[in-house]
Amino acid sequence: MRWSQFFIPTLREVPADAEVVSHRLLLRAGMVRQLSAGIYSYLPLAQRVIRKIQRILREEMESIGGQEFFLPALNPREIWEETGRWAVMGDNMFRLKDRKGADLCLGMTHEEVFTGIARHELRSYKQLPQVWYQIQTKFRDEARPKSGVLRVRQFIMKDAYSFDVDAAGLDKSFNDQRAAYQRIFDRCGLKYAIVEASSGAMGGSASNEFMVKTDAGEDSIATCESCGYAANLEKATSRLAAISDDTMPGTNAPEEFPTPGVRTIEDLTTFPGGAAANRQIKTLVFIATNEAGENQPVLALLRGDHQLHETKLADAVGAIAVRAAHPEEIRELLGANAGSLGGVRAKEIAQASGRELRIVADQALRNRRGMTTGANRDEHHLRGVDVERDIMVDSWADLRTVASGENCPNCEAGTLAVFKALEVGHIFKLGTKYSASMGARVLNQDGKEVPLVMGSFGIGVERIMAAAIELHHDADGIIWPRAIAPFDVVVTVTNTKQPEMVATGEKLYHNLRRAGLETLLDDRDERAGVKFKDADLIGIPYRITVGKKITDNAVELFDRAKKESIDVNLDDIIARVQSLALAGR
RNA sequence: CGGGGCGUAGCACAGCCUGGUAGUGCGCUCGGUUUGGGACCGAGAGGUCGAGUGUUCAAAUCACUCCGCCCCGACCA
Repeated sequence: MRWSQFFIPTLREVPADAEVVSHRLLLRAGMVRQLSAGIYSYLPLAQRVIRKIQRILREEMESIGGQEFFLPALNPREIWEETGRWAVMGDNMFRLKDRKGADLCLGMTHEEVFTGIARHELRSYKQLPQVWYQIQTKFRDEARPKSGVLRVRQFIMKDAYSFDVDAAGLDKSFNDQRAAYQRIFDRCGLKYAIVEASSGAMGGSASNEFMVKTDAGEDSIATCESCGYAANLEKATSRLAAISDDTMPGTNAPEEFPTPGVRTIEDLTTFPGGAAANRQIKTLVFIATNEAGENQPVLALLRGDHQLHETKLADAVGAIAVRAAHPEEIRELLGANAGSLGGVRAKEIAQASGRELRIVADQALRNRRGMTTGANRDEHHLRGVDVERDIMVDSWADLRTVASGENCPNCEAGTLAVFKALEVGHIFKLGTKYSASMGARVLNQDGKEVPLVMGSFGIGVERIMAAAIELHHDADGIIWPRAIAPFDVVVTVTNTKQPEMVATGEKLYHNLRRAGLETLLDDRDERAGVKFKDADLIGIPYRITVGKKITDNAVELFDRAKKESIDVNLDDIIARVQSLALAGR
């Protein structure tokens, strides 16, 4: 490619509303332009990177027997009704009507369509396993698109689905994918952690996320240096030092006492006759929505100094979603305002107003006694509460958010560190959720009809591109990992008014291409400084500078990552670059 | 969906409070000088001031409505 003819609209100035590094650099490097909130156009330079990523995805999918499909992005309502997700997906799904008034949607993921094919065509365990994948545009009507291409409403995803006859088969398919994912992200130059994650609305038994540590990410993960434990904060646990209640006086029943002006855990720690935060029970009211769309109030109890994790609560009560109850709902349910709520007699109070209240308590409250909590009467609290004696707990669960510095749940020595991270891939053991609801069954070896056991495996293509930038950049611009760089090498002719330099540049350009290298020739009539700045910005791994040294039969080879330049004889330069570039592929 | 902010030339912004000629820098075009880390001089082109309604002799400027975009939160396989 000749730069003079290639469309790379670089920007000197930083566009005002680009916050994260990858967004700024994608714009400045002339790779993307925004069309609308969360909708981006990919310009030629970005498209070259995307194609490189897709090629790696295809190679690794094929290597584990994956077969590429191309399914419709436009889906009829009916197939989503079958799995119940027409309702579950809610406002996140783009919906439209055709001229006849029939409902359609734009696919957010493709379990339904793939399973729809499988149920018609797969009849016997002998046809299994099948590993099907595609690289497709997905649509999600995000409430808040943000961070450039990291959180968008239209994006490219590699999604794969496995079909097995039993759980053992799924385990193998899952492990194959996991290994392939590791190779994919390694090849793309990403450092990542594989973490345990919640399966959420996808359903299924197990899931791993592939997380790139970066502040641009929206997830938080906890990791342990000493044993390698890693989990999404929505799953992470930690070991806590036990708190002894032996010094607390025994009681026969909780004792109510007035607490005027006390609204928070913090208030009560300083209130005369109050209690330390870890001797209080935090009481939160949530509304849980199940798959059928029914709402139920849930009381979540935690130690006063602990933070609730909402996803954990949702998982604990089997809900699709939970939300904090509104102040009016809380009053109606318990007859008191937030700040004076407690688990003691809460079920009876709710029942009196005809509500069924579910109480979930965090494991850290097990066996605790001498605790203080709200009395369900404004400005009154209870002390001497014995959790298991006084509160009708329906279920115990891990509800709390772990914090940096807590002890690793997996090893003796380690402590946890919490990081922001970007999800670039997610693999699920779906099980039979979709095959059962859609009637995708095969005959097993015993001649018995069983639902297909499925896995689902996704990778965000643009997120790989953006994550690579987040991880590999400096003040001058992008530093592409070699395997996904838009070009292997750029040849910079410093002065296009010098015929010898131009001729040398042209010759190098042709020879590099003949050697199989993707080469960009900067033949623009610009000053050398402009060309250097642009080359640094777009991040091509190697730059060959054709300048005055050609009189000594030499050019400069500049390594973008190391920022080092060496003189190389013209006779050696092709072989030199070739070995460098090929090593990176 | 709640809170906040911003829409003026391709980009970044000033002008708005206090109504009266639409401006600056970068980029772009032409000419000249320059030519190894985003050159300099000169001459130009480029704007329904987000849209609509209203107030006024007069609206980029004041008021109202709508739209769009960004940030925080909620939400998010």
